[in-house]
Amino acid sequence: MKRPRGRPRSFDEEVVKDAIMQVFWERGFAATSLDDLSRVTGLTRPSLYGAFGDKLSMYLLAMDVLTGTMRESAGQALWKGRTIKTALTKFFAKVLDIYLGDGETPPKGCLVFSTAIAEAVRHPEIKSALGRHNKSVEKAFRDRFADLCPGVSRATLSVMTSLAVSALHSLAIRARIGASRPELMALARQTIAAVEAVAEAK
Amino acid sequence: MKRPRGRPRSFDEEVVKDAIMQVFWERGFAATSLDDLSRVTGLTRPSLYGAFGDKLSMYLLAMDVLTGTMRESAGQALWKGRTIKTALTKFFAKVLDIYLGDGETPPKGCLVFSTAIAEAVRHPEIKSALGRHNKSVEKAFRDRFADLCPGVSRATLSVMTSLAVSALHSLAIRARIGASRPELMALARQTIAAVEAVAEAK
DNA sequence: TGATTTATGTACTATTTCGAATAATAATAT
DNA sequence: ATATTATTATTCGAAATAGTACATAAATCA
Repeated sequence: MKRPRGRPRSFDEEVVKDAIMQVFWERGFAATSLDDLSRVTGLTRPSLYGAFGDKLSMYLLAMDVLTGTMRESAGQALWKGRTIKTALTKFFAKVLDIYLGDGETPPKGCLVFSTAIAEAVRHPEIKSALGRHNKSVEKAFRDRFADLCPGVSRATLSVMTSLAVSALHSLAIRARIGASRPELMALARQTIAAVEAVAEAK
Repeated sequence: MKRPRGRPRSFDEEVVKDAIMQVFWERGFAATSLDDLSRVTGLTRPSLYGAFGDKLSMYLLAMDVLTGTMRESAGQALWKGRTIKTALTKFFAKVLDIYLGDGETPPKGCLVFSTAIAEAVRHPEIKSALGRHNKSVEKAFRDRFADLCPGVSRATLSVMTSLAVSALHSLAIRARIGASRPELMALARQTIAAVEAVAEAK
């Protein structure tokens, strides 16, 4: 039996998830009402509640959707190329595509680092999701750098990772403030150069 | 004549401003209600409105208060010492004091970079205040680095500034996520080393 | 003292917001 | 067909929220 028991859903779960994420991404958690979510998804509030739980659950879901997208896009790009320079260049290019959006609507930065962060004090669940995501980003950089620079010391690896993560955080903030793509690309290039310098110096 | 015309205020404006800032800092703009502000300040909503305007005005005021504090504390520290290392060490120490708070309450990061950022899309005034503050931080670093490294090229100065600003952004995010003081100090040290390396390399 | 000015406190209004209750709908299972 | 299960749509109500109106209080100015 393919279909589950009762009345089938009238919507595509993935499409709705994505719509939910877009609203939260633009307005943040606190400024988004259930009516906003209802409007954008075309679902009534009871339907939303039935399918995804309360507002906090939907927000955590949105965080998951975004981190998944980041992993698939930027995370993959990090493993392209054969040098720090090419790998990070491709990585940051993907990140900027996401942080800056389509160019029509104003840039929104990162759902996680630019909006969830504001809720970290009030909502422990959001705070720990943030912590998990940040750890996973750190690990992604560290693994890739270890792969690219086999001989390098633990300490140097740590510095390289710190610089890369800091740049990512900063891009999220600057993109949402309204920094231009060239500005952000310049920051990415400078970071890449600094990471290379650290890797070579030691 | 010392006193202004009508009935004198029953509160200390600076104390109230500070209380307003504390609430916004913890909860962010959208999640803070006028009743929250009323509760914490001890003033009624009409009094708040009369003295500081509407919620958005109060938030912009809170941003001003915090940026003022940052300038006086961390901004001053940046001009202590005679080397990049000492100046930045003192600077980041002050920043961490502010971002981590008293140690009793959970760390709140930065009012500007950790909470205002979420409102940047919906509220152009907050967005532009953010932009102004960020520019001023950039200028502070650039001026100090130019002072410490007179011979250095424009491009190198730009890289040094980018690294320092990125670290500041990252500290704001990480502090609010719950990173420990030693972790954050490690990031600061690594950033300082990277800035020094850039300054010396060229 | 009386007029003016500003601050304060109570009360009110309109709107938003969240959640729950209810009934109708559309599928499967027997 | 009938029962069962899950989704959907309408509606209601209670609470929160932002802002305002108005009367009162406390100061200065003339």
